[in-house]
Amino acid sequence: MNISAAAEGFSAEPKTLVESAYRALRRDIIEGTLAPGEKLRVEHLKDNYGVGAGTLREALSLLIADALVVSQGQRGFRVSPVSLEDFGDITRTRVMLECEALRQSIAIGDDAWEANLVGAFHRLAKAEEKRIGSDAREEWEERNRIFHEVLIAACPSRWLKHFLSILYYQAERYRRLSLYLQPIPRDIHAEHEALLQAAIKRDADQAAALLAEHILMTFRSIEAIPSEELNRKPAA
Amino acid sequence: MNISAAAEGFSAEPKTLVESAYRALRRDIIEGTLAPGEKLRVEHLKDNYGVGAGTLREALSLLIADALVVSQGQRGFRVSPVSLEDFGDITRTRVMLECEALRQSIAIGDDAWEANLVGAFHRLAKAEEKRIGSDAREEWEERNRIFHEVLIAACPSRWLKHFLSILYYQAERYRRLSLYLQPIPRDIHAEHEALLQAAIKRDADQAAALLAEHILMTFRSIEAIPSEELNRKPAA
DNA sequence: TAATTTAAAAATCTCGAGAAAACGTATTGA
DNA sequence: TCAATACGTTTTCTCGAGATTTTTAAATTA
Repeated sequence: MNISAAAEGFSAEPKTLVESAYRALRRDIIEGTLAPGEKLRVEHLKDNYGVGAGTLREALSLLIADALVVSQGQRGFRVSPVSLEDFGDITRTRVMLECEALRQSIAIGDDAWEANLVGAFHRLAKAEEKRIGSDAREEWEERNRIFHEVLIAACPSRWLKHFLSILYYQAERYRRLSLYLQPIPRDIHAEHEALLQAAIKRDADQAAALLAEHILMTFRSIEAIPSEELNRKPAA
Repeated sequence: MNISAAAEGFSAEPKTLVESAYRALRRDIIEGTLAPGEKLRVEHLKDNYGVGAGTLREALSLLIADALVVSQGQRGFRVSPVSLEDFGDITRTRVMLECEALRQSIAIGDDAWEANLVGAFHRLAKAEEKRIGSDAREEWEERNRIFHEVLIAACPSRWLKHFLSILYYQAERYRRLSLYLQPIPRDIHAEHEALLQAAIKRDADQAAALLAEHILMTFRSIEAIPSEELNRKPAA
């Protein structure tokens, strides 16, 4: 998640309660269980997540790094609010950074990278087959994230990848918040496949164009939803 | 610093001890008082900064967001290590993002923005005159940061500005770490002035080129320093 | 001597309780 | 009726002390 995380292998098993709470909270925010703008009362939440108040505060502090939580001095923590404007910003910034990272990745990536990419695409495709059930959905989300991650894995810029990781989770949250409104209508599988082919052909221009369209598409589909619907889960 | 900070007016007076400790620690890391890679023992530091252990841990957690501190589960906190490679990455990423932000700012900025820019440049120039003393140096650093901030202030992307804020502090740390090795030889004033003129003339291409050169110059001057010198302050 | 084991020391991580601030409600007055 | 004030409740913020884990150092053995 954060840059130290990527560096230190943070993504292994959680070793401390702080990290467990951090992950549980992050999942709940991205899934929408904790609604945008909702107040995060430490005294209540510490029981839900089975940790002490100090520990929970620390986990919440870490989530500020991911911009999933905001805090105002002496007024506690809140889930970051959402807005169409913000999602637009996230989308445009992501297009800009991710296309650049993809170009670098395509330019530098070796055979091992290609192999990883094909593997990630295959695992994603497998997850697309079994469409039913909440677990299957979680699995698809995870593999989709990894596919995007592997696409830019050969990009040498740790900072670019760090920022993109933050933006990806942000975008995932928006995607999920709007999901109960609209089932996935697009042929995402075809988009991913075209992306894979372009990457392997080392056609950076085409790959970047496909990626940009891929990312923008999600935004457009959500943008089309009437704003009243989006604000149904109130910002507390 | 973090995106909530920008949003919530975090930059006013510190309202909690956590925030005071956060700022003091951030300053000490950027200035180099706390050396790269140095272990940050909570039990020791809590006395230095006059806060409890839990409070200090929370402040350190916030610094992870800025990538000035890293943590390994069960093995405490450390000041983020430095490397020439990392500084190169920071520089290139910053060039990419800041040029884009500047273009947008120039395209959108109105008269008020221009006025702010002229004002920021003027304050910076004033600070350049009185070159002596540690306070004068601090003042110059602050005004230099604000000048760069105002340059891109009209850019509508909060995320771009958020990432740039992080990168700016990172770059400032590198600049200061190498400062005792080399006094500022370049005519930075002239660079800033040219930048200002290009911005006001709304010449986005020229402004972006000047900005890129401006940022890259600092990297080159540090890159030229033999690596033994840079590693003089060991990474613990 | 070098490697392994053991034990002491230090540091991290965690929790619960107390002070300060913010919030909500009821009361008062115009 | 509305605004302002005062009070009580809730919540945040903060600290110190105890349980695990890591680190350091010494002792033992091959």
